Amino acid sequence: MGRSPCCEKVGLKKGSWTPEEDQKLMSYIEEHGHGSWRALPAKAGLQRCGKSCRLRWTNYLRPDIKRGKFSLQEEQTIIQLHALLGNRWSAIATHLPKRTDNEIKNYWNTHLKKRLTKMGIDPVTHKPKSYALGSATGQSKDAANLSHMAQWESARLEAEARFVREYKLSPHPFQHQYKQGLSATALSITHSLAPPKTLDVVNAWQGLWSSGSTNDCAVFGDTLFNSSENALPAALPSSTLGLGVNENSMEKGENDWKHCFERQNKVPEFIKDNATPFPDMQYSTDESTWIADSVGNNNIVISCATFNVDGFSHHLLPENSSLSFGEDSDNANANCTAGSAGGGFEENNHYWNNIISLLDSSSAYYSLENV
DNA sequence: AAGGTGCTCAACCGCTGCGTC
DNA sequence: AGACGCAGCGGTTGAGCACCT
Repeated sequence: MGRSPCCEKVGLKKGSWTPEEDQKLMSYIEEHGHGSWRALPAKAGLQRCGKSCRLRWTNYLRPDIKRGKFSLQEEQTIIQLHALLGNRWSAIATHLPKRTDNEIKNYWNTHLKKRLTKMGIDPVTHKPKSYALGSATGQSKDAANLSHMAQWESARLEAEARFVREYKLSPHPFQHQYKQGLSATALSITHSLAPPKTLDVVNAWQGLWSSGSTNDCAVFGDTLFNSSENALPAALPSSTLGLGVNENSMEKGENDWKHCFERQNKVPEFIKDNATPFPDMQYSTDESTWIADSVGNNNIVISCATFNVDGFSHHLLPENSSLSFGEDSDNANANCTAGSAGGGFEENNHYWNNIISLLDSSSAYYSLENV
């Protein structure tokens, strides 16, 4: 390889930074920005390599860094995200404003990993140790769920990255999507600049139903990729993934969505048995079924269900409403009083897979309250 | 007080991905 | 297409500190 010539090459200084060096670096960046890190040390009068300067700045000197003890909420966020993302510290750091990936990595290695181990939870798989030993009873719903969610989050991160690239290339990156039939709502959301997201599946579901918006799966995406602060369009990843209603794609692949289920081998358990996709779900008393309304028409309608997460009961659907999934948009719309999602499978591969994953799993988040 | 041990975290190292030529 | 330069990432190290014996 030998592709990263650095301070080791020419006797540049290593080790701890002196206050004078910090001051030089800060002054230079405040005045000029960092520009090329490689060129910076010479310009700033530092006997360091660019890499060292970048690290010192990003991990220590940057003014927007929050130092000090991690809050309980931050700890929980790290654990949940680690379950989703593994050791992708920079991805995790994007969900924790003002914390650096290095800091989070250190905190994980020195505190959280040990704590989970003490609790009998494998810090790698996030499963109880006994599960990790591998009994064959299909017990690892949580692991499967986390894996599904990880796929979702990965897709989201990919979409975000794609967006950032597109955004850099064009001042109007969504124009072509609009022409292809992106819904007006999705479009308006994609145009509204908003903060990076945290994954919140439960709130996403509830947000969709409480929005009162009909036939607008962009709302789902918007809520799912919940915003906090900074600057990325809230619904962009969702629309990139195909959550926006796209009429062209609706017309494609008559059996796409059915095939998707078949591919996932989910149809038998989920639809035929009329079983709950959420292990802890309680059926509501009035319409206590998941209704699979004509898979043959490439639609499924789900009505009236609640499920438990962390001891709280969540209503998946409001009363007298139902959820339709399907690419037969007319039928879906007719059946749907709360929301629906349209789009062909080929375009919406991630979307359908993730919906299926969602339906097939419960929330596996756990809290630190018992630690 | 001195030596040993464990912990923390800033910094380093090696590698990868991406853009450019 | 491949070589190269660069920035960024994740794993690892080691100096400094606190605590224990």
